[in-house]
Amino acid sequence: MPCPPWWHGKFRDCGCRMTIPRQAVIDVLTATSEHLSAEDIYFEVHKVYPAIGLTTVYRTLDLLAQMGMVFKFDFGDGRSRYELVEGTKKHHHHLVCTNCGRVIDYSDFIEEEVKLFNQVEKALSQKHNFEITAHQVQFLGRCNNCKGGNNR
Amino acid sequence: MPCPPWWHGKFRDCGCRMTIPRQAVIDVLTATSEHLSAEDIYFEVHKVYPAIGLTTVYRTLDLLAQMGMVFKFDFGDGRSRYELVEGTKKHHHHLVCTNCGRVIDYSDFIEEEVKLFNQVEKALSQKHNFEITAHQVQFLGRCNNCKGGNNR
DNA sequence: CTTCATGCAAACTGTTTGCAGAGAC
DNA sequence: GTCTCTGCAAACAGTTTGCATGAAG
Repeated sequence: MPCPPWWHGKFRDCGCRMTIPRQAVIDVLTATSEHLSAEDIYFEVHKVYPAIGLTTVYRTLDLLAQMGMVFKFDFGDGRSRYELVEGTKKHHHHLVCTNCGRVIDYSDFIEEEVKLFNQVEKALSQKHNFEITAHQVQFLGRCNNCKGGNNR
Repeated sequence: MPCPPWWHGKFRDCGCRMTIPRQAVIDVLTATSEHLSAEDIYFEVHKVYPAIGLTTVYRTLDLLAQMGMVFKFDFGDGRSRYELVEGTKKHHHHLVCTNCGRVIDYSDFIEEEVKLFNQVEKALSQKHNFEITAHQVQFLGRCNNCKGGNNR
């Protein structure tokens, strides 16, 4: 599944070129429903194009984030995670286990949450003269495996 | 302003000792309304107790986070920020400028947000058998200084 | 044929760890 | 006196940067 042609235009619009490495990264992001780290993505890309380096993956992810095409998350384990904005999964928020690092996506209540956020966004952007482009919500705690005592 | 005596008990309850370095870190966190990094805290602590090392600051912050006494945030600039849970500031969420890294606290709408989150927390913790201890909300975008074009 | 993108290696930076000595209780 | 905490130096891991080569348009 090659990445859709409209990406080509997206890149051109910001003076960037469409290249094999960039396509490869987009393909990997499109194909997954996980929260991949840069290294995860590098690993996948590497299977198909062994010549592509980790540095390029980082640069591509950075570019995509700048373009607003990917979200960059931090779940507290010391590495960033990336997720396509217009991915296959519907909009969701995260439950993060602070003990084992497991991340669960949830979409329940998303409508209520987003509805409230739209109001809040509008008010805050006026009050602080701030241009809001995204929000991040995560609940922290302990997953079913980690609830029973065993610390760290 | 020395740190309140009840901290002593908090530490004892988890088999930990109250020490000068720990007091110093708590004092700094208590005295500020900023989102300090480990290095910021080290710097402040160092003014009063030059012998205390950065390592100890990290270890203390980690301990306090484990104890649930401080929040640990990541605003995307590659360093963690720490904030007392029971600080002088009322509960708030964050607006983060993705261009310059500025962070604005807001408390407007907090009540509505928290009210909704309480419902969501209850439902999610049942559904996923997850023990939720905290939530993090941040709006991302561009602050008034960064809105006008000038990228990065 | 100009300009942007890439790969490699090396540098950086925030954070963690091992260990012997010091301190809390 | 025991057991935890501390400081130092060194290790670590993820990410970024400099630079010469290669590819896109």
